Amino acid sequence: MSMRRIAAELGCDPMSLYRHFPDRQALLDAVADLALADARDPDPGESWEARLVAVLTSIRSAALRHPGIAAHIAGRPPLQRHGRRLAAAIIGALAEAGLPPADVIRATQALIAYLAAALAMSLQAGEPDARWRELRAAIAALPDALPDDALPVTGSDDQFGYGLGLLIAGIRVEAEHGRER
Amino acid sequence: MSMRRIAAELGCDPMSLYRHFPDRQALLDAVADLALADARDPDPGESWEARLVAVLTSIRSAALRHPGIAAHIAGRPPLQRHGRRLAAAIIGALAEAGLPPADVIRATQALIAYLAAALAMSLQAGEPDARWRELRAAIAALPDALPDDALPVTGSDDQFGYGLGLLIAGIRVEAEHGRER
DNA sequence: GAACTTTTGTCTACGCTGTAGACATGACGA
DNA sequence: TCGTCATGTCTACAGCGTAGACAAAAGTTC
Repeated sequence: MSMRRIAAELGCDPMSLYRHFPDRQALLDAVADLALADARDPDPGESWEARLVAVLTSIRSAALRHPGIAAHIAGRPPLQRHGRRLAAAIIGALAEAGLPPADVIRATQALIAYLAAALAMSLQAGEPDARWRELRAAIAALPDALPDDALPVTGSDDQFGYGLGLLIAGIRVEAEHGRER
Repeated sequence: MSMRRIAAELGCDPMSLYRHFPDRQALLDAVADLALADARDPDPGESWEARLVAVLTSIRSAALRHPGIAAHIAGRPPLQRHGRRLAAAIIGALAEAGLPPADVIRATQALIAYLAAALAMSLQAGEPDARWRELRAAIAALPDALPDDALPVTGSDDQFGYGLGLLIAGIRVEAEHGRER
């Protein structure tokens, strides 16, 4: 993803790119936002939980559909057009869940942080989870552990969904506590 | 954090470094693990929730005490000595919480992913949360929102603790569901 | 003590990166 | 027809990770 490579692919001079974007970062931001255009807003008729799952998995699969730019998406806040649109969907769902505004922003940032990290893990090169093998071995040594093969794979859909489920369950608990007070 | 800069700081030739480490990655891995030596294991007498909070905040503050290497810590799985030690503490707490082994690894990876992302956000340069200002503005526009000043700051301890609390609440719910079944 | 091996350090060089600055070229409005 | 301006090209610079050849030192063995 260097300026020279991009220019070669486009059949133009690297310096031409600087006529249209102030620097590399801005160009990648624009491309990243284009990739996020694929991610759809959730159906407003669904529950807030379902909407959160929908929008976050939609962002994730849109990003993974463009692996070259996904790492860049993961590292930047959602400031461009589609990023803002999707962030607004998250905020709306959290507000409907009943979180107070200060917690809405905290939860939003937590969700985006988790999404970004999960995305980055999905992109790590090599065998799916070679880097986590030692961790898996530690777990397999637990009492009544499953065989190593049955353990989930880092960066998989399953793994992402599980962590997302934890966060959403936590949000539900937090919202209920808020209502009781 | 380039090889040339490190060598200059050490007063030696850049190529000398390659006598002791196969490449830059390996050198940074070693330094990163050294930084994690500061992070203490949690008190085994505490509850599993308290131990999770303790070990994760301990890792976070150890990493932030060495900002130069923190970004590298965030991007790598805990494969070295201290990383493994701390991961084992997390795994132990999750096992005690009552999660089945397959969920222990899922939850471990979710916690580490969240920690890594929160760390990366804490390191983003510039004003504390200039990059999230637009998001904050969107939240301030919600009904009965707090004033913008009262909203939490990206990358702060408070923000990290909140997301961690969500995950732990989710883990508790998940463990209880498992017990009922 | 001498010869050999292994470790450690230095130097040079390569191809890659982002990007600043000077210059050419073409289209378009007056 | 003459600016004017958007666009593109060329050259150049300082930085990067690191491969490979070589020098020096240290340790080991006879």
